[in-house]
Amino acid sequence: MDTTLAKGLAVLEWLVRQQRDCRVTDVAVAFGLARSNAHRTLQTLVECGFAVQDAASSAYRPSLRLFELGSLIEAAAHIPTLVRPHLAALAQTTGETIHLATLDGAEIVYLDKFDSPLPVAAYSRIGGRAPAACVASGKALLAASHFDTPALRHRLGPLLAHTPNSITDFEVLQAELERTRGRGFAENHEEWRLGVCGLGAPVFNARGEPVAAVGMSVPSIRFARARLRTLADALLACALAASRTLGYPDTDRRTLGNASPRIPTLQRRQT
Amino acid sequence: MDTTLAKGLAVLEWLVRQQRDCRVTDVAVAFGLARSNAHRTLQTLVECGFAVQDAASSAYRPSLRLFELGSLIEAAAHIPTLVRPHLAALAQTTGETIHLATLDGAEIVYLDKFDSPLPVAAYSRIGGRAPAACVASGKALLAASHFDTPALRHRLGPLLAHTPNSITDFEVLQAELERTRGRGFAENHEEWRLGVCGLGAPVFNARGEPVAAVGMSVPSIRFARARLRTLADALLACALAASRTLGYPDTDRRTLGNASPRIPTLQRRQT
DNA sequence: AATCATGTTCCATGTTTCGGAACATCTATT
DNA sequence: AATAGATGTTCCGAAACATGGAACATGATT
Repeated sequence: MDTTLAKGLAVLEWLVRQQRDCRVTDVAVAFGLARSNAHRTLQTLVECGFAVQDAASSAYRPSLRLFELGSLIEAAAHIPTLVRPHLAALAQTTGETIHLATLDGAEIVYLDKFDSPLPVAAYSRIGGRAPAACVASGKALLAASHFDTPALRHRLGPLLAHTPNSITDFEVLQAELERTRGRGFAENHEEWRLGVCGLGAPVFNARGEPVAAVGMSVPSIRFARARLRTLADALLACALAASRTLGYPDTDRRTLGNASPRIPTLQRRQT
Repeated sequence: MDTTLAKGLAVLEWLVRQQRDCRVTDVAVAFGLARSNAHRTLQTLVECGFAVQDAASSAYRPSLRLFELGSLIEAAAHIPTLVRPHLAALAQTTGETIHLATLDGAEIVYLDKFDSPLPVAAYSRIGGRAPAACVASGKALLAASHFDTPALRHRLGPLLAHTPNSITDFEVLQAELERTRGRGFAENHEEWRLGVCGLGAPVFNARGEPVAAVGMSVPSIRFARARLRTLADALLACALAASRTLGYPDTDRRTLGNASPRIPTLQRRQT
């Protein structure tokens, strides 16, 4: 393990998360490094273009290079651009908060978002994360990925309760994923944040791999059973339209069939 | 300079730009490293969460961590979310391609974009770059930043010609920036891409600092002088509305006055 | 079955990083 | 204005760490 590289990456990430200009001493204290060491590390980040130093205060902040590279990550770059119009349409017709998410280990990462004009208790931001097992878009992705039992167990690790409604039993979660596959979309009943429910449906690419999920966050008050069916239909239509934009074969069947996965090897792929 | 850190950052960036899974040997060849060295570097990136290794092929690809960090960069994260509705409105009313950009050294970086429904020769993507002196949004930012002559010269370096229309003389550029400050918006007459013109206007934050620019890319064919005034007015209205969203004081004056800058120290700040 | 290409591990070598100290520069306080 | 304290930057000997070759493991190709 290249400790110098690890240290530099840690400093860079810390710098980003500080959300303010940081000085040599700040870094030295935060990481228990000698000032000279912190100084050289920061200078290297500057020389490599990952940070800039303010001429006046000599303080450091991350450059836009990280944003630039982050935009180049395929999954994060191309998919949102293509899917965005569909999200906008769904946000328009439902009036609810819509987001696009992808799976990263045991978590989902929000790639794009349309806020509801109505007040929402839900808090999510582009680039933000949530436990996949606790939110609808995460469950949709887990279901569509057809992980086998040991792979799923290893990926998720222990199931932590974030609200009283969170699923903490692995078998219960598996049954829930099975039900999700059956109906084509996932539900979340205040399992991540109290007062916030949600629906989620997977988006497939041209190879039939689930690459993202469309999610809808709805305050419990507006999540009546009568309305659920309407919202779910709109969501499924959106997810299917998005999948077709990505080259997914045009069929009349549900986006999430209970047939065998199109790409069996998908189970082994890491995200 | 921490060479190990520089090497790791270079490998990480290279990995992102490859847009495909890369193997140890690929990296070793590309950087002239020993296979063992490339292997250890990649393993470190994996351990730090910046890359993932495909279990089946043992190939490496960047993780979403970079996207996550990129999203946290303040300028790139909060501003687009707040400004997007205004961009959408402008795209709607004009039917042209609208983008949001910010200054990064001698270049601008595209933070957000709305594509025109009409065919456009312009090519830009979120996270992409263009020379600030050759595009309207860049000139708007340079003008609004009130750099003094040596600072501007140092920032831009030699002015390269990307088309026959590009400004390559520093004094000519300064005069152009002065004219930009006078009328409140910048113009681009095929100075970056032939066939593509543009308009740009700065967006200010609550402290009166120019933090971004709204740009409009218009094919030369649709860039008639009669229409220019209409487009510019819509652009200025959009930029002002966006600035107010960011807390810019509400005034009737032009967003780009010829008065002294609100924040004189701004001239020394680097982006 | 044999050969080649590639991923991974191991280790002696020497290059590079480390951190203390000295110096420079800026800020705050009297 | 002078002084003390804090912080940024440079320098250098000591020691830790990265380096690349070699060996081994694994999988693909002929």
